[in-house]
Amino acid sequence: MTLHESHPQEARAGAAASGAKRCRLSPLPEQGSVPELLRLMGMDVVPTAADLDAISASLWRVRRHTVLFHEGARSEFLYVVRSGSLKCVKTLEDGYEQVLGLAQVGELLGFESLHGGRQPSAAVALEESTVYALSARELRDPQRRGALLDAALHHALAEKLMRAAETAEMMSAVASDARLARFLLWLSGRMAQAGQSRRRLSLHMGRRDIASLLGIAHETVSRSFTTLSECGLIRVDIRDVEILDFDGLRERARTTRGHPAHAASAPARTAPSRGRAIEVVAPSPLWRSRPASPESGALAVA
Amino acid sequence: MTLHESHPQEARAGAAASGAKRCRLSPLPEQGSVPELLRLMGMDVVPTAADLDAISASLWRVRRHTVLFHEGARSEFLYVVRSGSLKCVKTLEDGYEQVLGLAQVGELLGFESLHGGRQPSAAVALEESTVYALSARELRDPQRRGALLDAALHHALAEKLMRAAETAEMMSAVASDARLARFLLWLSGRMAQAGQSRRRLSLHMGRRDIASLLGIAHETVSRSFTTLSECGLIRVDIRDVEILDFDGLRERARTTRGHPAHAASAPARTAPSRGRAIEVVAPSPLWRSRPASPESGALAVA
DNA sequence: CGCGGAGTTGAAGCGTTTCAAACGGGGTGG
DNA sequence: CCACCCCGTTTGAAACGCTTCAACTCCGCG
Repeated sequence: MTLHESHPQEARAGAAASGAKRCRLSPLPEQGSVPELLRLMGMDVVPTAADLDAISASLWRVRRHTVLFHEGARSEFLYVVRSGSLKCVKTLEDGYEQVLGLAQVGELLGFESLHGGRQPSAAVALEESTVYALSARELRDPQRRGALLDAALHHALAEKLMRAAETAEMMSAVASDARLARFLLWLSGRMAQAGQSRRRLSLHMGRRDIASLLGIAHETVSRSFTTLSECGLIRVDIRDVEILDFDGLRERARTTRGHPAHAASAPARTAPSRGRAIEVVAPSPLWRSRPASPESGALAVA
Repeated sequence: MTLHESHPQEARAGAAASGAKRCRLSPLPEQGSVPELLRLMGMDVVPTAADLDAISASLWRVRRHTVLFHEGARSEFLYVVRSGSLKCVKTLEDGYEQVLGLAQVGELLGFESLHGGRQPSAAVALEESTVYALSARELRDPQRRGALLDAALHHALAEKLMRAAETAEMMSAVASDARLARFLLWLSGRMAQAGQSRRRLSLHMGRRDIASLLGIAHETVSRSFTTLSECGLIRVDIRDVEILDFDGLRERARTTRGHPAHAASAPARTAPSRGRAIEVVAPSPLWRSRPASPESGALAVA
């Protein structure tokens, strides 16, 4: 408990897990399983019996609008979203809630606190969700987590880092219309990746949260919604959006803070900076820990 | 060059490394070493002989304005910044260069491509830098990387994820002055963490890059610099900045997109959303992979 | 039934963007 | 060695777009 900002009740969340009221409701359509967990994390292979034995996970249920962990907390778990979606929010000193990103099916949550650090943001469920919880203690030990879970963890971490780049790209647009368009297209892509419809989106979040995520005022979000709607690009019903014209929406999303007008006009010169061209590094090892390293040819393997 | 989707010559960067012109210049003040690598990654412990033997790394030199890897590339290396600093840039379709973040001493670079994916952004050196390069092939194998490197990797990854949250926080300010102030304070903190002066900063990047990182026009960056300078908060000499008044700068950085005026006026109510209060999850395991899991009391260990 | 929150829309103010121009430095080439 | 040019930086001025404040509707909930 305690801690910096103090969220006493949450610090005990791990211990509370022992309370274990089983299957509080909703008899799950499919029971949780380690193979499913691994598939969520991006591993296509079927685990061996040894893998199954090595990995221990529990399935938690996170109700709408409840927090999985608080900002500043030290959770003893790493979470993998199994269903639903969560938002990562950081509460700034003046009480403003900055939404840093969304965690959808298959995404990692809470890794930051595993090495002894604290959660940089809280995780709040946007809808009824379920997550797998992996014990940090076991995860920290390379022995206990098998090679398969290890690979899955790396895969999921790499994906998480890519997400950060994607959200940053959303903010690089100037116009608010473009930001919203990018957000919708991004969400659409994520839905498609999860095997759901890429046309019909359920936002599961209010205008305020979208505004925070996109870095604009919530009134502006509302206006941008109607603008895109009036252009016939989307159909909006509060928190349900249908994309009518993908190409048109992509067109709207194109605007950046670069050369304002002529978007695709000057593809001639490869790099914006021309004179002192950026060159690829010719890696020249100044030092190497092992005198004779494996043959370089092997490195070309994909 | 070319490509959007493929970077043929860069894909061979690993092979080029075998060219190995040793110590092209600058006899390094201190030779590279595995202990140093581990320290950079946040491990304080002294490695055992076994650890030293298990880990293989090479030290590369990255010249100013040269790229370590391209966007979309599949590097076979994971990099750890040893000295200097790099920027991560994503080139959008219209040629606009979006700066996603900075990688300073001790930070990880290129992890995204390890699991078989592609780099979401390119890495370009802002100054003369050196990086440790770890072979992805060896890194992927939990056996070959020892427990120590494993822990170091996790630690560094967790830090990297925290950085993403920090940069997002920089963008949450409305006013451009506030964004620049946050950027400078953030940079100052990073410098202090690296053991350097937190007062005197070398930006090593042009206004254009700063503007891209902060999401504003580069002219506005220039104006904000002079504004902060005229207020006596900083002293600016193109790319060298001296912070004169930390508290004043922090004051300037406080402005957010929240309740505009009364920043610290209403600390009464804990959470902004009140009515249907956000509650902590009472984790109720719906399923658990191992029938009888270790006692919950053990989970309380820190 | 009334309250409060969420969403929408309007109007005004202002900050940022954008277009321009000028300055200065650093590099290249004559 | 000097001139020139290119580029980064700074500053100005105008226009646009967003933020902000405000009013209003709709809806769920006590």
